[in-house]
Amino acid sequence: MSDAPEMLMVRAAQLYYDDSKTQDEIGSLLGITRWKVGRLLIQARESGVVRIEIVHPRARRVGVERQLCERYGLSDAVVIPASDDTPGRVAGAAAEYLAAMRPVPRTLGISWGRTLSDIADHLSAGWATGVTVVQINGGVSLNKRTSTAAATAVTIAHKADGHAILLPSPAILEQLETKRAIEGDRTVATVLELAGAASAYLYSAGVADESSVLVDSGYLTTDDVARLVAHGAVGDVVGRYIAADGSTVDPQLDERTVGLGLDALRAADTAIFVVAGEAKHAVAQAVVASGLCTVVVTDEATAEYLLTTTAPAEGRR
Amino acid sequence: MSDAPEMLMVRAAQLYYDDSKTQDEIGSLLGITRWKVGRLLIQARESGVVRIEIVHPRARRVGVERQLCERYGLSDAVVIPASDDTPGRVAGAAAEYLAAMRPVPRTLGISWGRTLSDIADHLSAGWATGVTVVQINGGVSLNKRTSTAAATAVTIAHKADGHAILLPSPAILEQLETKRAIEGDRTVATVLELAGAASAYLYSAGVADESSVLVDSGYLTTDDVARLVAHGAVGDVVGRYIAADGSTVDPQLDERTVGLGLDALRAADTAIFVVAGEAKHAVAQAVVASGLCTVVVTDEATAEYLLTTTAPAEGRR
DNA sequence: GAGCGGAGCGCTCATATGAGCAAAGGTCCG
DNA sequence: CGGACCTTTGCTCATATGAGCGCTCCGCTC
Repeated sequence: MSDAPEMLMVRAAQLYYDDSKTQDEIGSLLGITRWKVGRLLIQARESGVVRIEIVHPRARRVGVERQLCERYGLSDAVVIPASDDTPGRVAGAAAEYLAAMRPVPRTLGISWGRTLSDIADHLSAGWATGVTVVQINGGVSLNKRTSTAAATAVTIAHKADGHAILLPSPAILEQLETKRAIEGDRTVATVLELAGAASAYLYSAGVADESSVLVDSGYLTTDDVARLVAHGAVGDVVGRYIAADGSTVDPQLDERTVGLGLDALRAADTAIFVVAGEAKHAVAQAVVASGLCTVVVTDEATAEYLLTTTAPAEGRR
Repeated sequence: MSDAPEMLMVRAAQLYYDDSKTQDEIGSLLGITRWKVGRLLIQARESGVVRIEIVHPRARRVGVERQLCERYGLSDAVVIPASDDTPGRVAGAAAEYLAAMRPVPRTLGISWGRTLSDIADHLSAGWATGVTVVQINGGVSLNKRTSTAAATAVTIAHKADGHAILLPSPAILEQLETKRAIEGDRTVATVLELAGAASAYLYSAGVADESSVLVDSGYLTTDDVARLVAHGAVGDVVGRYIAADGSTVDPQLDERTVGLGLDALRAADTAIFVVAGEAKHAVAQAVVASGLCTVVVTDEATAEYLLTTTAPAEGRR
């Protein structure tokens, strides 16, 4: 079997990483110089023949995390390396972050969606005690997704020996008058008041496309979303569509939307934003750049996007 | 989130391997000395948090290969690193070894079994031209396995634009007279003569337990095998049971066995022995230590066993 | 409370490796 | 066939890292 250059590289890598020989020793064994051995090893690493990975359930990119905080004025950032199950890892990290928070948030305002459901699943029973979980965006209907929304709040609350307060309202009303009437109802008003006074918030964002849970739930049509995108929408936060600079895209739609306002999120002491996946890069950037969160829990690719994008960022300062 | 010692190790590993920072730089960032960083990295590698693997379809452990040759007087050794499909990799390596042999063996004697079937599958069409493939151990019957045996020889031959010569005989006869009569038959005698004159041999070994293809094929019962084990059998080579020192365990059984004799293997210029898996460690050792092969193609764990076992080895000298 | 043993630490000095440069070799084009 | 350009190589010197040692700290036992 002839010694192809590629096999030379493989052998050098085996002697170095498996047998712990020095580059000098390898050079003698293979009949080449130690400088060529060094180059072969670099080539092996760069080509993927040698794979070095850090495998740990809770690995975080500390340097990237600090850069994110500095760039966007965040109080904390958690970045999860890419893996076979990045969304699961990000949800797990968010669950752990929540469990480790001190002081424990007495009232936790949460949104609903797939990411929040994942976080609820990853939370350990007894992550805290006596936490009241409040829904901060509407969405109660007979749709399967919204029963998941209720389950998310209930699960998080139960695992903290607390209770859940659901927002018994549609996410978006067709008539402004109807929305005002619902907000005026004492039951709904009380929940909104609690939502506004939460100690901390935990939420994700939706993509401005047909996969949106607002479309799925029947509140918007795909035409509605296309129109919003045409007006510059990059995604929604607690049911409210925002542009790349964090501003509200359609004030009329926003006014008919029930739930916590974006200004309340901006004013919060602790707003934990959980986001992962390439589809959400644009909305992730819009959220962190416009001061809608104080903490971001994300994946490595999103973090990289946030650090390299040229869009100017005000963030929290 | 508190900095557990374990997370410190993970962070150090990320900065070193992912971000390519020096141990000095990492020490400054984490508030520890560069010596402690070094220890954390060693700990990370040893504990498996950092995983360095050489992934390449044809990676071979060159050092281990040389040690095997020196220890057992082999002319060549091919060692395949552990992977998710070690048996497949070993079979692939054996196929490549065969294809690369120079001069091309005009007559190739082969045994039959799962390993040989795998090798036949891995061989590329056109690996050689004009090769006659001869079966060196009996086993033609209506049993499904023996039709696989024929297919193995035919496949290898067809892929070399050659033809197969099957050994039209049971592997083991119940009566010595019957065995002699079959060997006297011109058809069988001619095949045995060709088998004895082959340029090279390719074979594997069977484990001395109920998984043996000889039991599967009905030649032996599990009681027979248990008795052979009691007499010191570690496995079979071309249907012949051997002890740890390579000697024949039951001369009477051996005499009733049709096919190439072990002495012919010992005398061969090229005898390629393909073996993988922990179950075959004992028989692998018996084969290489008693000069039954000139080349071994095996997996890393078996190679390690062969190098570390304390059993004395004569091998080929 | 004291003493002993083991583990972990920081350090010095030696070794291993990398960066950058100059030279050599190879390929392509006129 | 020769020149120009690009790639690869070996080397020097600087930097990074490891080995081994002495010291300190911690935990356990008497």
